[in-house]
Amino acid sequence: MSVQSPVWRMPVTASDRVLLEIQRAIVDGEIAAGSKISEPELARRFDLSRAPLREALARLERCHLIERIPNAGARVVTLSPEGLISLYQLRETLEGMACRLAAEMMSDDEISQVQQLLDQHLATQRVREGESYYQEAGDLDFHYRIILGSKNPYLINILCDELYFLVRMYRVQMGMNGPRVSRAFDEHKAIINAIANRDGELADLLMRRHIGASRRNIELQLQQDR
Amino acid sequence: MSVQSPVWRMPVTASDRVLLEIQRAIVDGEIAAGSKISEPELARRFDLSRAPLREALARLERCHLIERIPNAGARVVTLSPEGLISLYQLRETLEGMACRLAAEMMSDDEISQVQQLLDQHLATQRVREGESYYQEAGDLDFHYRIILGSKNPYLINILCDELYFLVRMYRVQMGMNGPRVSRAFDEHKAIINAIANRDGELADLLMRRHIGASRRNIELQLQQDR
DNA sequence: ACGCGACACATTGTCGACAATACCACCAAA
DNA sequence: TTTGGTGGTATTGTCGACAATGTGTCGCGT
Repeated sequence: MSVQSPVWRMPVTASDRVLLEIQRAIVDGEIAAGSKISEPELARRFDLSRAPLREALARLERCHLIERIPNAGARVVTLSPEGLISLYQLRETLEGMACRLAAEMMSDDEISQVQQLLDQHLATQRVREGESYYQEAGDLDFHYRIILGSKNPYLINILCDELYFLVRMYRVQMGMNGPRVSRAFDEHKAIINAIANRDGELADLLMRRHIGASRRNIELQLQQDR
Repeated sequence: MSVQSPVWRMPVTASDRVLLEIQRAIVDGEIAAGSKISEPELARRFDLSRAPLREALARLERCHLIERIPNAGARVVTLSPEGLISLYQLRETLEGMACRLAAEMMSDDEISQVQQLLDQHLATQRVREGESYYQEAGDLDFHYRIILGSKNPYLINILCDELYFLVRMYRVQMGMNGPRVSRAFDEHKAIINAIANRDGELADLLMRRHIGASRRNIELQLQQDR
């Protein structure tokens, strides 16, 4: 059995390529949240016909970046505090589950690779203090490894394909460069340690706390903004 | 915010209608698991062009009923013990989460409606002893109510749109008419009671056990078959 | 006999045009 | 003024044909 990722794959077809471009544009806010999507306009902009474009739109809907209504068109999703809470609630549960599974499924080798990764991040973090891009990339990388470590294809699909871009969109458009950078590294370290000790229950708990803290951090920032 | 269901909606477009037909055909095994999907053939069979058919295929991929490889075509998924375990692992976690949320989100009215529903099922169950169709429909209905009760749109989307048909496919094609019928009703009752008592933690636990028992039941049946 | 490459076929991806539907502005009547 | 209907316009859904890609077969060389 293999539930491989149709959202992230080597872009071989025209629809693959345009999908990546539109995804980036939406995540970065270049195509505004809540704005209407015009198929003819996008087709002109990316210089292809509507057929592959619609294929791409179908996959954008799959990762919750747009919403379509039959015969009426598509809109970019609108970000909202409730949406963010729902999303992070789900992440807490799912990534917690991933930790529990990873603790029994990851090989010793895979685990030590993640540990190496963290040390590496810690080093570069000291150098590039406060630079949020690397933090985000590093953070996502860490979470990715754990998720893949669960070896559950459906879980992987949901987290890496369907929710990933939406999470990024919230982060980017709400300017997630918060002061949680250093604390997050410690939490990551604790999580991978629990996994190394094959303590799935603890890893689950720590991950849920980790994401919960991240959520509260964002909510705080959200309150400040208004 | 509204993450509404693009998989289950009033069939307004041709692609909607053919989607429902193919879904049913796959779930019922009429289109064999693992078999290749030929776009021209299906287009002839359902008497429409490939454009709406491909739209339907995209959504079938979304609910994990088919797998597509670029430039090479689509196949119906193959059922496997590992796949089933992964699927039920996920259900345990997700429906457990749904219970936890439902315990704090469902209105008293909604809860008592589910309780009524169960009493109703119990009555019809006594009459139609062992008839599996009603059991399945009733079981799904119960789970649905709980999931919707969570009020988390992403969670609802995953369970009701993306995993629902696959679960049904496993059930149908493995002939799930097991002797768990009566026990399941008791477990349902206990779950809704916990929710009525606003004890999310307990409801979570009970649901995970409920699904875990169901999974073990299926695994048993799977072993017997070979 | 076996492996490898070229060819032909079938299938998927893409295109442009047409049909069906929804949106919007305008007008008429209450 | 507001409400309801009506027409024009733009957008989406669908179609058939063509291009690009993969698959299987046949023949050739070793």
